Amino acid sequence: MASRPVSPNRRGDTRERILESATILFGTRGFDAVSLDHIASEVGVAKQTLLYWFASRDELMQAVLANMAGELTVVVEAAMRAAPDDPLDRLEAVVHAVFRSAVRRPALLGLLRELSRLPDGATGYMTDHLHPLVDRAVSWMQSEMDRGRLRQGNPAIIVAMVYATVTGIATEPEALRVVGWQQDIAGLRNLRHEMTLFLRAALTPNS
Amino acid sequence: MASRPVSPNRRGDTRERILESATILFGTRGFDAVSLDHIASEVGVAKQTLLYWFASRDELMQAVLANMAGELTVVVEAAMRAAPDDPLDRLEAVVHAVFRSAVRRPALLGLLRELSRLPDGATGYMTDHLHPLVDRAVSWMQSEMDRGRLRQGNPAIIVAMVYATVTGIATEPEALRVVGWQQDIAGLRNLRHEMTLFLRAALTPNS
DNA sequence: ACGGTTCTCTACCAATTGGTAGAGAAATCT
DNA sequence: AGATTTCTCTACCAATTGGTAGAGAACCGT
Repeated sequence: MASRPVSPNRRGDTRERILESATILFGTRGFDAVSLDHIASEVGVAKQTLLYWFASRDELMQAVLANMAGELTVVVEAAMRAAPDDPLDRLEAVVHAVFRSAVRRPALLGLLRELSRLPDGATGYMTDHLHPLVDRAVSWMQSEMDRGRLRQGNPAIIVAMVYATVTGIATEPEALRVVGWQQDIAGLRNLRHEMTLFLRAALTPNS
Repeated sequence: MASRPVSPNRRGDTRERILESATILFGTRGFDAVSLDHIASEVGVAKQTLLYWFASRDELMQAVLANMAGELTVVVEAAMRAAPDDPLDRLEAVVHAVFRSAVRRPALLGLLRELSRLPDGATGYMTDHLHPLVDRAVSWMQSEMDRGRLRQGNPAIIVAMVYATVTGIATEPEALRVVGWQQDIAGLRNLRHEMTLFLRAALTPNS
């Protein structure tokens, strides 16, 4: 009746706006905590518009995950390409890139952590999607260990541990607040600095 | 009508059974994913029995969290008391204890991670509950750094990072499966071993 | 001008949610 | 034995969930 916002599809970006809001909400509050109505009201659109663009809630989740995997892959690969040859420097560069990206967009790593809550099917899809990236990381680490430029160990588990450290720190501000950390610019720089030293110490060759 | 299981309160442990199931379900699937009906059917009891023992869902969540904080405190303090004096050995002992406890009861650390998803009020309560433990860990680490028996750094952030590493590894089997890790007894021992070496390397004094 | 496609809407639906009301067994107290 | 308290139940409720049906704007090529 009369007042409607000029045009229903002003820029044709409805789908992307939905995807963006869904990424943020799913990533920060978890899949189960966010309803379609919730996302719809965030985007400023009716729930049925969501269901027009994504046939079901499940499909929306898949799209959000695929999107996240894509973004993350781009970030990591760009950092890898630009990084120096020394493995510790290179690792630092990648961690910095991921960390920066996580600060700017907390939902990214939050989504990754949501994977463990998903039914097995969806998990399989995602792990397939991220497998190439992970495999390359593991075999790179293996070869650097062989050359004596990283501490010896099980490269697969060490990759997982570096991931756990970075993701845990980036997605659990609560844990940091409990130890009295301040979330300001200085605090962030300090955090990044400590994380770098921590990982370097953990991975520097023994002798 | 006739068949009822003999007595409604056979051992008076209904409350504890509810608490136990709720801990497992909340901890492994997340607070938002688990309904009262769900828990009730797991316990084998009517939903209203839950609401008799715990006035509301919220109260049940609080009880589960308090319970978890208690268990965790016991585990950590027992390990601390029994541990040797050398800080790296001591840290290893605590990490082992927590890790063992997490393997036996995956919900424990899962609940801890759920904190970041809770409304601020509940978080405050829990962080208060865990604060003494954390404060002691931080000041212990500080004093060991001062004595030159641990790598120098910001003790608060380093405590958070150790926590993130252990918790991340313990609560995200997905991440490990992606890197090809096998979840069997040998795999677990291997994982614990690598984690020990990783943390030792990260915290050993520089020179 | 117009018929079709694209896009968003209002109006519903059955199922599930946390929670209330109150009945009725079993155990305990007197 | 009878009364009371403790404990669990069935039956319901309003609100919210993911999803369907279908109407109607705006744009498109002709």
